[in-house]
Amino acid sequence: MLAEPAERTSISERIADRIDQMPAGERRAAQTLIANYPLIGLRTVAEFAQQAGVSSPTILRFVARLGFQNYPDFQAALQAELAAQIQSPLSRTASAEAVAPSEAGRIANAAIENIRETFQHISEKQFTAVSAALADPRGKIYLAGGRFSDSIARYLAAHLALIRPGVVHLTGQESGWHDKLADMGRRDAMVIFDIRRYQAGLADFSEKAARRGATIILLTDQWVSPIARFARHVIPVRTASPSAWDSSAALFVLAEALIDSVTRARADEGAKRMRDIESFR
Amino acid sequence: MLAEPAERTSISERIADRIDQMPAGERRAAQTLIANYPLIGLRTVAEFAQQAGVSSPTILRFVARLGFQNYPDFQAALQAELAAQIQSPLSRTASAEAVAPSEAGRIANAAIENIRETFQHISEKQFTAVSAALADPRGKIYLAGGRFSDSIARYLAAHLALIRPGVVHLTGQESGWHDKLADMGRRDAMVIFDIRRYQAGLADFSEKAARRGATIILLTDQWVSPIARFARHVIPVRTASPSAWDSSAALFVLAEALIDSVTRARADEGAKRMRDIESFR
DNA sequence: CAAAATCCGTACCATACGATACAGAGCATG
DNA sequence: CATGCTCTGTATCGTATGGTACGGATTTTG
Repeated sequence: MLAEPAERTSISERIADRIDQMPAGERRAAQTLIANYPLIGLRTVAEFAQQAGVSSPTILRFVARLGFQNYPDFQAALQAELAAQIQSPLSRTASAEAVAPSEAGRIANAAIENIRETFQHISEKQFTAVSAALADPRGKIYLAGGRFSDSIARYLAAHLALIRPGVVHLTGQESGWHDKLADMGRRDAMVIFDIRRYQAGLADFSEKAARRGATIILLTDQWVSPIARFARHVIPVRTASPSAWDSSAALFVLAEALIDSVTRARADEGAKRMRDIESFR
Repeated sequence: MLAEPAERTSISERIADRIDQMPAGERRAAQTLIANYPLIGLRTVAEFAQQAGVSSPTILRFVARLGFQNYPDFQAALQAELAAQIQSPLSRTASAEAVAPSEAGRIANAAIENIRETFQHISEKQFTAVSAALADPRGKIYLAGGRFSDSIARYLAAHLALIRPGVVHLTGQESGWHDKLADMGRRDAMVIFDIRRYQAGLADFSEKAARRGATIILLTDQWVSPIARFARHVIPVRTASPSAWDSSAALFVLAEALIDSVTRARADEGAKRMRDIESFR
């Protein structure tokens, strides 16, 4: 993690605030900094001074007036701003073609398109309803997935288990799952990851869970698994990819979005629980 | 002829060109610079060295190998690149805001940015080298990951197992992993997913696997797991997210890109193998 | 217009920083 | 297993850099 800037306002704002009350020499320093923002501030005091046409001490008095203890502190603050700016969407290339068209880049661009497309069409109500269901600590949460998507179910389960009690990931052989059916009831939720080719066993199990009264939450692809028939909530994601395999990237990000949402919903209880769990390690 | 001009190519390209021929320590420096490009290079040698986990002279040798006379020259070149990047019209125009700013959309946008950023900095050579190692059917492939990233390891393993023989996912308790060490040899590859907080057990196991002669492939975050010390290949990904949790979306897409690449490399044998497997179901 | 206050640059100092010599560790090679 | 080579860290040095005291220049004010 980067260090936090000392103050909440950006340096350029701070300059704008005080530039009127500055003496002439320091004002020249301020103007040249703004004109070459922020890189001139990362160079040495002498270079900055020469560029501004003033002497080194004037530069140092200038940064002192801005509230910095010394010149390195000032530079560190500038770098922190730069880091934030570079990482923000503002600075990166604007076109949709985000990544160079290398071999790997094609896959990345497809994933980006899938994520974009998926989240543009996600129903906010649907999403918050699912999040609320997952955040409700009264019932249990069961998770299961297909041959590949089960990994994402596991990823979601690993996080949920830290946030709340009663998280069960049904892994391995389907034969063992049926034992859990007896425990399921109206208060419980069952999260199914199912993208094509849909596995018959998953559908069977989902139907039985639905009959037990569990709330079925289905995360599936744009073709929509037949399990939707039994599901209370269905969220489809896009999986198109220029590859022999479909891409589950959007599904993965959806899982992360749910994790974030549930974490916020259970901010207080969840934080305490995570502290407890950490203390046991 | 004087020394090479070295002006035209960007520094990141120059690194990608020569990273293969670098010794371990300098490669580590190169990786951390790419992962935190370019700001870590603007800090002092000592800070750069500490971040990379090497000593100051190694950093200086690294920049010397890139063709710079001294460290300030190197920093000046980085700043010149940054200046060009910041002032270019690209950076001012807001990138197509991918998704509406809903609650879930914030997570999606962060994931997109991470993927974009990650794949822009991935070295093509490094990527193809990893892909080749994973496609080589003579050795075995072992995969392992941390508490959360292990799900992605599993995802990769599930696909690789369809494409080629000899894929082993080390899951569950670490205690059981050590039994596999006896089987590891020079021909084998070990894929480690390790994002912070780095688990000590993973590092221990990786070191032992490296001593057995296995090729360590490390997929880690931008802070670079200490396992990089033992790794033959290191690919860092971005994990920044406006959430209580880091995002592994870029790591996931990287896994998918590798799956695609290995699939292409083994197009004929892999297709036959998949037909066989399907016929058994 | 004189006196005072403020501002600014020259000269100098302390130190943090980059650079280098050297020896030990690690690794490949025969 | 021995030998040579490459790589890497420790210790040290010279210097460039940030910092400061002080006197002259400039502006302000009565």
